Amino acid sequence: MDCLSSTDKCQKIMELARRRGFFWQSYEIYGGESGFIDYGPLGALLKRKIEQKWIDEFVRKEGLMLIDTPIITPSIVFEASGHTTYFTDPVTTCKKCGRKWRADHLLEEKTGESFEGLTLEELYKKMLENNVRCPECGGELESPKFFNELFKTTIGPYSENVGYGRPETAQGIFSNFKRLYELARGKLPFGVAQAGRCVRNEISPRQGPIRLRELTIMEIEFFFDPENPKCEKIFEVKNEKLRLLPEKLLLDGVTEPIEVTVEEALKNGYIKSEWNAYFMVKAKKFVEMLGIPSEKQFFKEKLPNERAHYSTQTYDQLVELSRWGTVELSGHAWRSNYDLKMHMVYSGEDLRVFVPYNKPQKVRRLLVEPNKKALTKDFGEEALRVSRLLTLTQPEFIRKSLDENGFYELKGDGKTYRITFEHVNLKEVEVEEKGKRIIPNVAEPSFGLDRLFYATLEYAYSEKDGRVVLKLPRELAPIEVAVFPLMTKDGLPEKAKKVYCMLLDHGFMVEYDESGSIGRRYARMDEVGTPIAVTIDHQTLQDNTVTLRDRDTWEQIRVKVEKLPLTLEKYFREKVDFKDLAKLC
RNA sequence: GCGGCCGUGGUCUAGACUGGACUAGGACGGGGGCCCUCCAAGCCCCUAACCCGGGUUCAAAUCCCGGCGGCCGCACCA
Repeated sequence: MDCLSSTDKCQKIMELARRRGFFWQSYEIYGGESGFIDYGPLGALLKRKIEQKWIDEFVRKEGLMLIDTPIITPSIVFEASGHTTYFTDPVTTCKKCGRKWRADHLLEEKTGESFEGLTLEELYKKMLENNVRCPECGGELESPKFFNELFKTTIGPYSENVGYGRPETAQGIFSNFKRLYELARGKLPFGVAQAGRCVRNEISPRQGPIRLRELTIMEIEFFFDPENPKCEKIFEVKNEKLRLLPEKLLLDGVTEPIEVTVEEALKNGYIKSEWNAYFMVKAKKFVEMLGIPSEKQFFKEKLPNERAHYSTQTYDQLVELSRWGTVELSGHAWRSNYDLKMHMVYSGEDLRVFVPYNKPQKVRRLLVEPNKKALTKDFGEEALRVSRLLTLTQPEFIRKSLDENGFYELKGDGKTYRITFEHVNLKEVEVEEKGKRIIPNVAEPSFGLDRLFYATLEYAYSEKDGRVVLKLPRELAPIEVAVFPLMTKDGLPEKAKKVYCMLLDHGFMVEYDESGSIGRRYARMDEVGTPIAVTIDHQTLQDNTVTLRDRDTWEQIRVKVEKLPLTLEKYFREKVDFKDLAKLC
């Protein structure tokens, strides 16, 4: 099976996906639209099962809250989150044929280096240096411009009411923080999960199911106190091994991941947040449950210029795929308090959390009081936001900068405001505090469901005796059990249908098939990953036993019909090995 | 720096260079039947396609242009 060449394998999977109804390109009858795929009957089931597995592992077992918020989002939300400013990619246009391309991707193809995070000028300079041309017609390229990848729309009949399709589900969580914090009964830490459709107007998606314009993201925002960032469950995973490629080593030119325990990774500062480390272990195990062995995965830290605008540290979980090389399946960002802070600035809501002291403390505090008049004079409509932003900034920083430079550069939603002495009154006061108000920090594990789906298929794909066997993990199989009468006579179909109905009643996903030869029916089920086939033969009519046939070994055992639901229950829910099932019967 | 290739039933493809007998062939799949069977057996019947639009021509799957979609190589870099 490993002798398959990489394109071969991918082609075979894509073909299987179309032929058996896992997925295909959308809008085929109109020539297709790149960046969109349809999930077919089996694909839709498999996708849901992967999502369900994720909910089971993260929401149920980790005690997170699952929510579901809209795709369409009013523009102010993404102004606050910074996406209207930062969710952009450099696009360059061919002077000859007019085609548009991701400038950094063209450079990357050309040089093999990564060019994320360069300025437009730097990019253009590099493009000229490397003589990057239009891949389609060889024409000269214009200097790149930033293209915002948010899908824009209007809400209702008023064209000025702009909305965007969300590029991540996270903002639906952040904008609900207050209510969710209430539902968490006012205690940190707590986590919120969401799985849903997102849209990103990619400039030129060319990697099939890997780079989509409409995708499903499953993400968690885990809120914790930055002054008490300990993960209380870290001891459970401290000896777990992670394959890591941290920034420190990347900068030294290391290209192979190292294997370290979680404890070491934290001690060496490879991973800065315990909560992120904890979820990285969970992510490794989750991906393993999809059939992708841990030695095929590793986590690579994003360099500062590659990171998203909100991130303090990000690791990508990568996996090796046959055609597309190493591909990100999940990202693990430490989002600091960026999002909540910006939503405070834009909404005016207090999204801080009150953490009481054991007893009240008298403290001297430096206070920064915004001077409304001066702010309005200099910042007009933005004055209110500037003033909110000011009160959320460490007063000491402001004073230090004012003292040293005469001004302070207040950074917010992609803009920088120059604050001078006249904008603020600095006061030192003695106050009695009963507790502190903090903006929680956020650990964000974020998974791309479509990529997980593809990777699952690829790692399940195998061939045996010239036919395809899809070795999906049993709990992911879209069809769990197939029921076949050995022949279509002597009452075998009737008996088989009874067994089929009984299994349906017990909640299994079952398929009945009586067409063609028995071997052909087994083969069909192997190809779509059905783990168990139940066959009704002449012996069934005598002693009420059926055969169970294992997808991976093609071995068979006989089981009493009455014991069938229980046996399958053991197999699917309790993960009893096929060969041990016989002993139970 | 440069170039190239491809799009035909559900899937894989023949046909294209050299336009006409193509009513578009095959294999696999799928449906029905025979057979009555534990790993894609065999036989019969059926099913279903030239990516879209325009042009050239008496005639276009075939040539030209445009669109949509898919893909690759050399060189360079490491």
